[in-house]
Amino acid sequence: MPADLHATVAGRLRLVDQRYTRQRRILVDLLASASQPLSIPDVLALGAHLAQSSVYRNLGVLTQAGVVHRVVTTDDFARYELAEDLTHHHHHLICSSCGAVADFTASPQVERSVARAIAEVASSTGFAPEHHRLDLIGTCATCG
Amino acid sequence: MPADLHATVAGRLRLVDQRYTRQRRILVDLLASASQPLSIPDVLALGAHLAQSSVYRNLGVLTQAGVVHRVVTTDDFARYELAEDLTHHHHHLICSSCGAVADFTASPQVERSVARAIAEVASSTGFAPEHHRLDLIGTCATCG
DNA sequence: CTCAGTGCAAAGGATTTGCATGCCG
DNA sequence: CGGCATGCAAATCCTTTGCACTGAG
Repeated sequence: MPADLHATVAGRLRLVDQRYTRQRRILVDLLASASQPLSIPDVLALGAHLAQSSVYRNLGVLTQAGVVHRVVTTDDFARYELAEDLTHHHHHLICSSCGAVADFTASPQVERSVARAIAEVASSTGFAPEHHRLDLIGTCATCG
Repeated sequence: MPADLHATVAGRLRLVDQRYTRQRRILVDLLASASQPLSIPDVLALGAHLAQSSVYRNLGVLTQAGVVHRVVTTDDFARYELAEDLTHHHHHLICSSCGAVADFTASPQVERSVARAIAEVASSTGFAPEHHRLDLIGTCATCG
């Protein structure tokens, strides 16, 4: 993670007229140090003594600011991770059994060919792509 | 859709000890004739006079039987489509504004290179992939 | 001082479940 | 006929919201 992560985050929050408060800083730190997207229960269990509603609210604010990305898996919990442009482009291994998520990166060839496909679709439909998700659904080592 | 769609579905239901009832048949027909994944409100609005809870239950049964696939988008509604092996492999354009989903197919090169990437990941981690999803998130023609 | 941020508790809403009835197999 | 599927209504549970309080600027 970049050393100026907090500065970048602060800047993006300013763009949407939001402050970079202590709790939001904590959330960013938590997500930055996590090796996988975190659910709200995860965040609460990490023991920073945060109110559940505030976590929801602040992750919402951070999402709107483009700092955080909401990841939907197969279970009932939404998960959150830092936006890719604050970390690096990656994809997810989603366990269909327990809903856990792990990160992985694809080879440059894959990314290139995906990028090409996206360009094709964009030009042939009225759809304006913002980003893509290439996720593998399967069984994780633990559940397998 | 194949002429023996219902026979295939019936077979898969039998495998999990479930009957192919009238309502389940209706649901399969609805999904087969839809050009996009349907949410429960969509299904109910299609006017087959089905009870909401039964639709949830039956789509759950069909999902477990591997007949139907649950698609998660950006809004609060889950959507359902026939499993890919009953139709054809495809991907989704998901509108981040309204949550609507449209289908698209990628070129063979893209699929090949994705398949290669999947094989790599599978061998280098303990993850057993079942399928993948390559979705584009963006703004649809209507919302744009 | 002011106003956004916070925490608590209550509300919201998609989804699930209990139970009595009806119908398929 | 028996048991699963169905429908209705009530319960669940993740998430959102109302409101009063606190703290930063």
